[in-house]
Amino acid sequence: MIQELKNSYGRQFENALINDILQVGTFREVPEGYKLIEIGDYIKGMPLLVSGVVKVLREDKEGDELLLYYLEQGDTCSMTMTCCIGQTQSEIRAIAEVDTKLIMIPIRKMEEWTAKYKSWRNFVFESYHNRLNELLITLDSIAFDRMDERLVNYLKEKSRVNKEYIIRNTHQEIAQELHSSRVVISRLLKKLEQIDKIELHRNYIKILDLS
Amino acid sequence: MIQELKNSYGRQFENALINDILQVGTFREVPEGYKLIEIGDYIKGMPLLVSGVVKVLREDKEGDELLLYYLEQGDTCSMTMTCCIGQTQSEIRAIAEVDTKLIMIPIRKMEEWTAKYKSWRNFVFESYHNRLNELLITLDSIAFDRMDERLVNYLKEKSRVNKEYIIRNTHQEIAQELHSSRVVISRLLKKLEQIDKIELHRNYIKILDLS
DNA sequence: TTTTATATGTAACCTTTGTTACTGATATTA
DNA sequence: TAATATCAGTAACAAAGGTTACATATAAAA
Repeated sequence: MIQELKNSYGRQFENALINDILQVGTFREVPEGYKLIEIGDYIKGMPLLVSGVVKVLREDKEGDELLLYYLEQGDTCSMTMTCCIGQTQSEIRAIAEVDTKLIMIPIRKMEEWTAKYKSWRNFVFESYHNRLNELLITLDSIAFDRMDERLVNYLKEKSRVNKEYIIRNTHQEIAQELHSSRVVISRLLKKLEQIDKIELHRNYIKILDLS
Repeated sequence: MIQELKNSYGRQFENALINDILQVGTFREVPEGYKLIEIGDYIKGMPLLVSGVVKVLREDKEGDELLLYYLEQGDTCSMTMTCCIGQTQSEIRAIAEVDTKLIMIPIRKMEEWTAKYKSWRNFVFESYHNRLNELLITLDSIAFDRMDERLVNYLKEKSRVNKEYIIRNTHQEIAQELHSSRVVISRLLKKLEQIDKIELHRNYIKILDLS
């Protein structure tokens, strides 16, 4: 765990804080698809992402989903932080997009370290900053863009976090994360294929050039 | 300023912090319509709302707006906080919805107080929490609701923050804040009038029963 | 190989939202 | 009062996105 922690957070955290984290943090390794947080959960700890990707989802009244953003190495879940403070329930669902390693910090330490460590304060504020901005970008996309643009952005972003040009999802799964319908997504994907931006296959999509 | 500060923040801030605020804070009174923050601005201070309402807006590429949420007494602008940290530019526009009183805190104090005062830490975290949640609610509305529902929510919320059952806006102005078009809003408002939920007049709308 | 389940393609149609164009109503100013 | 600007109502149409229904393709299982 020491090595993982130092790799991801060694530069920003002071040594005393690293030691504290090693004392109280618990290391977890979860497989792709593992549900880390469910809507309504009371949060027991704060996750520090060491490797992998976690997708954060929102749900509507009917139970349909919407992808908010991805958490990557060095990120933490700000939603979780805010929930810790007030002991409120989670507003989001968090699912490992790929096999993921993380360190869980007990809630009580958060407040303590915020007073004690400048580097922790900076980390917490930066996390909030990043998350608010990602949420704004998502909101922009939903409020201002048409579905074809949103789809292209989705494919780009998914390709980026997974570090490959193959999107291993069905049209149905993509439709769910964009809060649309399968037929609409199939229709738009077909158009993207016709202008040679992607190649469609069963169960996966090959990205050719989405610039 | 002492009285205003104690009224709005006396319960949550310890006395030493209240004194610090009085030392370095500057009191401002701005009229309805006053632009407090513009997109791209570098933030010089953090606002503590003492009375009044501030609306926070986002803009698309074409320059059209979208209302994100309102700030009220006891609120601060989390967007501002995050901008302070990284010395980045503002992502949003903030305009006084009514005559508003606020206390501006210099950026440099933020970091200092976060280490020094527990009540300040709680306030900052709570603010982030509230803002993230408001942003989520806005996002829900845009992603999941149809325009008629969004319009009803808009009227309700506007009536709530302004503490009256008269909405003093033209259809054009409402359309802009909802990122829609005047004709669409007029059409939906007319439907609301037909089912006796509102009464339409030139330049204002009377809310009858939006439950 | 045959069967079965799942994924994709596509047409036809509907609803919501946005656009254009014009009318009449109301307020403001000359 | 007359002229002008602004606001609201509405029809007709267009576009985007969602729905239903069904055909076909492909992979996995029997």
